[in-house]
Amino acid sequence: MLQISYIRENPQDVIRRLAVKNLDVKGIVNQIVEMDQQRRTLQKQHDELQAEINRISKEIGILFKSGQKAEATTLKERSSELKADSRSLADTLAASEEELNKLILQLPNLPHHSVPAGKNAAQNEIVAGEGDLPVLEEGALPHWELAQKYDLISFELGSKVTGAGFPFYKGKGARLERALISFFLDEAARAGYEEFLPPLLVNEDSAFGTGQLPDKDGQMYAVNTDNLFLIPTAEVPVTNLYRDVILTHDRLPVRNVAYSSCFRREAGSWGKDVRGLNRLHQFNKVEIVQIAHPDKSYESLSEMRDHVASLVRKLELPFRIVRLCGGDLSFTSALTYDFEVYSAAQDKWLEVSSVSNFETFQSCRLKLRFRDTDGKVRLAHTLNGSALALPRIMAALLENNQSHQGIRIPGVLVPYTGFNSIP
RNA sequence: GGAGAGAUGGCAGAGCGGUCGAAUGCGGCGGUCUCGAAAACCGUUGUCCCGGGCAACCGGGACCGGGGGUUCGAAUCCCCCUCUCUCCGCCA
Repeated sequence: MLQISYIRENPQDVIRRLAVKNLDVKGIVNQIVEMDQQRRTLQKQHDELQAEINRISKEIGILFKSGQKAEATTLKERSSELKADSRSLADTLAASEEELNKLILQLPNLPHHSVPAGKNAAQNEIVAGEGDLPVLEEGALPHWELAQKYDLISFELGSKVTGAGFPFYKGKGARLERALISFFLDEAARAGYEEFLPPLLVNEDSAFGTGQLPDKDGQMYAVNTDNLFLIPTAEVPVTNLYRDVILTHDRLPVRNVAYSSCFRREAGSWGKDVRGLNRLHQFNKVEIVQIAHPDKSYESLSEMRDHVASLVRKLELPFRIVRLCGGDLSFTSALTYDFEVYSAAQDKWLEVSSVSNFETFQSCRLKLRFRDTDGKVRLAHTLNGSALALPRIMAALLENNQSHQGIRIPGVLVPYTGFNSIP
């Protein structure tokens, strides 16, 4: 969430920058500024009343000690009256705060200055690209057919046992999946990330902290009896490690990595382009998270971008990096780079990573702060990125490396798979 | 699942219902001493909100796991919840 102090002091900036996301927030911003003023007035009144009550209470204590019972009783009555006023004021204040909060939560993050205006993915900006597009032999197959032909993945068994979007990986398919996870984790460790293996279920506070709640609960699987949610990404448990934490400045940037299964209901997005591994309800992902000093967070973002690029490069997959335009940027992000990998048989660019700087948007909710060199406590910046999401990488690997001899495994993975091709 | 104990500042650990935001120790920071360091000694040391000030800071409010309640007044009393520990049972 945006900081109220920022909205209060820079309402025009908020309006202008959210226009890059095609949002007209003039009305809501004005309302927020007004309600904030009202809230502060109420708070002031309440504090003053409370101060008076505190003063009287102390006095009563002194009077009792010196045996002046009559005076004490008079003051007691006075205090009781004030207490009633104070309670009703406190109720109004709480209501006012709640309403204000609801409004603030409706505002998405402000896009970074470099974010291009635009309505949708068509206006995204391709900022880099690498690798030659493979030329496939005659009769090349899409990955879902390769998966069947080489008995690597069974979508049918997944449907039988669970439902659509929950595949079984089998034999060399399972081994390749595991190899990719290990490879990604090892690469992250080499780059200085500390590994975590997080819980796959989180509580409400955590889901709120990273922004899944209050609005996006429809995208998560919920375990209602225990009020827990299956994580849509390891970002949720890992970032929430630092909820309500004040870090010392010398710990920044924090670099964490976590592998986890991810669970997404994908409500409303089920349609075309979802064949095979393109879109799943459960999938594996290795996620990198950084917590950075506000002055250094864009250095962190570049570092993460370079890390992800190196992974795709080592896997010998052609890729491009896209800077999301305002309209395509997520609610919480200030700047996002998407990585797309070319999947040859489908002739499609598949999104395999999304690297974002959230600046203080998450940390404001999380109360994730650090003590700066001057001793001041301030909000840290949070960043995360997929490094990488497995299914589409698997799809591109299978499709791009197929030949009549079978499927070739990229060299970097061979130590992990124990085989260099799937014949 | 059953029985009991507990949750206090960065950590450890006190705290008769009334000058308690909280003793004390450790740690941290600043200083004295020293060529320097250690030791010793002195001082300082939480977060959030509101108001004032360019700022250092000053004044007020809130916070002793979370939420309610009793009371003029709650860290202290009562209720609910969460978590931790010990014992028993069950279990990968």
